[in-house]
Amino acid sequence: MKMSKLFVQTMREFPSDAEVVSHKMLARAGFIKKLTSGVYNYLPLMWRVLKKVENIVREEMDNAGAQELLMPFVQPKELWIESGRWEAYGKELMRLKDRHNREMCLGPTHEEIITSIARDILKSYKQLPTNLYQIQSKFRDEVRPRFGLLRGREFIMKDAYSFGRSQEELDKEYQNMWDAYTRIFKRCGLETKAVQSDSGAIGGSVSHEFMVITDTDAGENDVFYCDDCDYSANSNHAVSNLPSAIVDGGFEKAEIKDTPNVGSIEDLSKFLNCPESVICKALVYIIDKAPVIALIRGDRQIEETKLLNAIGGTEIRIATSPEIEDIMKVNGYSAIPGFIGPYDRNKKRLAKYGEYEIKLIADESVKELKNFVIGINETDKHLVGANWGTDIELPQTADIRLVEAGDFCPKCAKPLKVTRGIEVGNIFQLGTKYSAPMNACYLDADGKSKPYIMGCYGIGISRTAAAAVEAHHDEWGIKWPLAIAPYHAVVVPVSTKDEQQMAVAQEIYDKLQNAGVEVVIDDRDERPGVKFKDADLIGFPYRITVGKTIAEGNVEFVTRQTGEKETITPQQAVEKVINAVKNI
RNA sequence: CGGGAUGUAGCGCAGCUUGGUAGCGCACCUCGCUUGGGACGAGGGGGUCGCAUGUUCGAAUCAUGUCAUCCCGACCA
Repeated sequence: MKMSKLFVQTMREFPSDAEVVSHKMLARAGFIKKLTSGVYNYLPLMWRVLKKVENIVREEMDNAGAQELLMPFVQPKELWIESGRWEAYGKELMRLKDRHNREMCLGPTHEEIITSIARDILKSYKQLPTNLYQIQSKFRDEVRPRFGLLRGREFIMKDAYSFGRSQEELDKEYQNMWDAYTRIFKRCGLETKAVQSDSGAIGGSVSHEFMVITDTDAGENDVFYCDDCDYSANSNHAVSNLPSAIVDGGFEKAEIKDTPNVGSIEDLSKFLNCPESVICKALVYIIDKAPVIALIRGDRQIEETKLLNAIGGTEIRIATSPEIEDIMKVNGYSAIPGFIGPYDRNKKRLAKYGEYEIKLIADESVKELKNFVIGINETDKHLVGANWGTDIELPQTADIRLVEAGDFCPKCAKPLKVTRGIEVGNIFQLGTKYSAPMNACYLDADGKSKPYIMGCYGIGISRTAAAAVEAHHDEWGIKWPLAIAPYHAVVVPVSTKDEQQMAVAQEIYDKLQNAGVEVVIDDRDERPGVKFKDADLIGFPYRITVGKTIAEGNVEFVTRQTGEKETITPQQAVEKVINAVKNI
C-alpha cells in the first residue's frame, strides 16, 4: 500500500474530547472518527486491526470446538418477554418500533435468540454439548459512554453460548473457554488476569472476567488480588477477612447524647473521641423503589452490587436527602441524614414507606460491635454505648462490604492488594436461567425432557483493540503488537527525489509484499520528520528507512516496540521482517 | 437521571463583555524552495457562527426555548 493512497488523516493535536490514551491516540492517528456519542466509524486502519483481533478469536474458538453463526441485530420483544428481561434489562436496552408498531430492540447480547434457535434444533442429547458463537456489533444504550472504544454504545463483540446436559459438561466447557481466552489475549499481546465477578444483568452463578491490568484511568474496575495464592476478584464480588480493629466503644452505659451538627462519621468520631470503627453507620438505599437501610461499621464502605444481590433486586441507588427526610417524616420522625438508624430510642423499628416495607440489612462487620454508637432518628442526637439485643436488634446480616487493600485474603489470609483493570472478556455459567423460562429442552437418554445447562462467553473485540493501545504506547504514538497491527512494516525513503533511495525502497517493498508481509511504502513527498512522526503515531511495528547511508549499502531498521535502531543491509532488513511475521 | 461546562471550517482555538455582516494555527489546493524527527515563502478553496423564535435599521454577539457534545456520580464487553 502506498502511504499517499492510504485513507488516513493524522492530526497534530489530540481531539479535545478524548480523555484516555487509547481514545486520544486512535483518533489522532486516524483510526477512528466519532459519529455520535459512543458511536464510532472504524476507518481502514482500525478495521484492519479489528479484523486481526476477530481472526485470532475465530481461530481459537474454532479450535476449541465452537461453531460460528450470525444472528440478527434487531430482535423482537416477544423473546425478551419470555426470558423476563424486557422489564429487567432496563434503559440500556435500545427499544424501537417498526411501521406496524411492533416493539423491537437492538441486540445488546443474544441469549434469547440463541436459546430460541437451540430449542428448535438441539432436540436430542446426542447433539450435546454444542457451543455456538458470533462476532457482530452490539448496541447498549450506556448511561455514560466514554473513553472512546473502551465504552462505546455500539461496539463489536464475540459472544458464544454453550448448551450441555449437566453441570459437569458445563464445567468442562467453562474451562475450555477459559483456556481459549487465555490463548486469545496472549496472542493479541495482552497480559490478562481472570478474576471472579458478579454476573449482573446476564445472570447465572459462576462468572469470571478477563482483565487487562492497568494503572490508568482507563481501568474502570478495581481488582483485588492475592500475591500468595491465586485469589483475585472484581470489587463487586470480592470478599475478605477483616484486619483487627477496635470494636468496643468502651462507653460505660447506653445513653442518648447530644451531637449537634455532627452528622458525618469523621466528625462524630472526633466529637465523641472514639474510633470510627465503633460507630454503626446507617445508609439508605432505594432498591427497586423500596427503601433499604444498610448498616456497616463506620470505617468501612458498602459495596452496592453485593448489597443488591443480598436483597435480591435489579436496580440500586443511594437515597437522596429529601427522600430520607420524607421517609423519616412518614414514620413520624424529623431526622436528617447523619442521624438515622433502624430503631428509635424506644426500640421501635422503621417499618413502612408508602406501600413499601423498609428492609433492614447489616454487614457482618457490625456483629462484633460492643458499646457502639448509632443513630436513632433524632437530629443532633446519637445513642452511645449501645449493644445488640439489649438496645438494638441485630438485623439479618450479609457480606455487603467493599473490600479494601490490606484486608486479608479469604483463601490464604495474606493481605490483599488492589489494582485496576479493563474488562476485555468474561465467561458465565448460566445454568438454566434462560432455558427454563424459555422452555428450551432436549430429550435425554432416559426419555425425559430437560432444559439445557447453558454457559455464555463474551469478548469485546473493539475494546480489546483499544486495551492493546492502552497497554502498548509511548508519548509518540501506538506500539501495536505485531499480531494485531494494521500493517507489519513501513518502508520510508527519506527523499522521494533521490532515485537510488526510491529504487531500493521499492525493491524492499516488493520483496516484503511478495513474501506476504503487510507493508506500506511512504512515497509522499514530505520531509522525513513528517514521515517519522506519522510512522510512530500510527505504530507500525517495523520501520525500514532508506536514506543517505544507502551509499554504503545500509538502511536503518527500527523496532517500534523496543525502540531499537540497527544499521543493516536491505536484505537483512527484509529477512528480519519476514521472520518476525512468520513467527506471529 | 442529578451536578458542572461547551457548541464558530476536517482538527485546535480567538472574536461575544461594549451588536455593524467572521478570523488565527494546523490540515487541504497551486507554484517555488527544502529533504534524517511535524521547514519556509507566495497565492488559493472551504464556515446556514448547533437549531428555533424574539429584541433591533442591523445578531456569532443580547433574551427565551430547544438540540447536541464533553466532564464528575449509579452500569458493563
